[in-house]
Amino acid sequence: MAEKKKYHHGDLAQALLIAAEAELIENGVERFSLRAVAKRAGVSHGAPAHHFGDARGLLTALAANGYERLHDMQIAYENVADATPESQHSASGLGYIRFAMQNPELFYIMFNSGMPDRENERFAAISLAVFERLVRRIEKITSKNPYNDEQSRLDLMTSWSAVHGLAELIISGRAERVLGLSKLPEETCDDIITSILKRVTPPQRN
Amino acid sequence: MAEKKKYHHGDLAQALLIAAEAELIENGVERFSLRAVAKRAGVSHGAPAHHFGDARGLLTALAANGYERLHDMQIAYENVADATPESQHSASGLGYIRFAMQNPELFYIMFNSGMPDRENERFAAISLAVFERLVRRIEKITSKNPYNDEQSRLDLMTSWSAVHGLAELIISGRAERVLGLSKLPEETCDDIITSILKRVTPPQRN
DNA sequence: CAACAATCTAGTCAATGTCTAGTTTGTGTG
DNA sequence: CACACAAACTAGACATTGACTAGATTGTTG
Repeated sequence: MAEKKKYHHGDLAQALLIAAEAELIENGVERFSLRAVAKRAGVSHGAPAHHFGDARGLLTALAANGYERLHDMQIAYENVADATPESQHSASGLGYIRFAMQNPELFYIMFNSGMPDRENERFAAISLAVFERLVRRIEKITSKNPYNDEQSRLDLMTSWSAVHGLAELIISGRAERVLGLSKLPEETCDDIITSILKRVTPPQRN
Repeated sequence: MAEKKKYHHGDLAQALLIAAEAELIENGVERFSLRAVAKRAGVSHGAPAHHFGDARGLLTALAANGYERLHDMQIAYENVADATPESQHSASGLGYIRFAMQNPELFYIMFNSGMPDRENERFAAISLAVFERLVRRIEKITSKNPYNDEQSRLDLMTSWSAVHGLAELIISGRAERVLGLSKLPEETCDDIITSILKRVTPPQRN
């Protein structure tokens, strides 16, 4: 932070991730450029290669970071919701959608680009964790294992599809004509989103 | 087709669209190159500009074509389904998802890329037509106008989100672990998808 | 048949991702 | 403490790309 002329940056990997996200937000994914990231971080255009290999490596790392923050966001929303499995589930979905709304570009590279390398260890681990969390929520509500029980499996897919789909429709702007969320206060938005999510929350069966 | 050396191609615009889709399928969106499209169509690298302006123009036209075929696919599935509003609605959703499964790259540029210019007249018209078709289906089932009635509006968003989200989860491969569609015969796939879609079909209210 | 516009070619340019060789710095080993 | 070695980073090069330009070819229309 203090010294700037050091040949070795100290924590260039982290600095590049921050620069990459800033570039992403400013220019969008389409105009994303590795060289611009390096320039923003104040290093030569070849520097990123040493830490991330190529552009894909950098974006995979960024996407993994995104998954971690998505995970955190879901937990944060769960923590302020009722303790019932249904409320926990819809709160988790709301966290998912809020993450998308607050980090549309990040959400974009995580899901809508062929970029992230799913073989990447860290990426695979954290994305699986997010998924397994959903599975366990469905399991709790339906009292069945989605991998074994046909109905529970369909419950899982219905919920997952709707949550992810709604996030996509909102951040792409396609939902705006119907919901007009951009003009509403945050709380009202959350209420609307939650009322949609409740429709795809499976009924408690035990 | 017969003559090849003509300076004027005759219908280069159409030929470029076909070449572009072939390139898209072979190389994916990430490695899509205008020059490769021109080369495949057998014209110079500057030729596409005259018909589509820039790369974005070509992809917008291709995406508009995609929307037309999506529209056709939905109608085709409706035509072989029961006449009840609910069956028509889930058939329409199945058509949507089948289109995505058969044209993942096209679906990708239509929805998951910032590419298509939504201001484009043809693109805006056909995408609106697809959307309005959905609105009318929901209107028929709920006997309410989704723009006026709160419940109907939520029905619309639930259904739309789930259909689009399921398409995304399937073609990105994320649903494979749960549904394993790739190993199942087409009919069984359709049954599974339909059983999910039925869960987000609003109840008839009249 | 003679403009004229549309269509297409070919050359150029800046920007980009990746590769390579070389420079600077940190670290451990004798 | 010196010295070798590896890690971190720079700088130059190269092929590829999208876009722009000037000019060549062709169809059309009055």
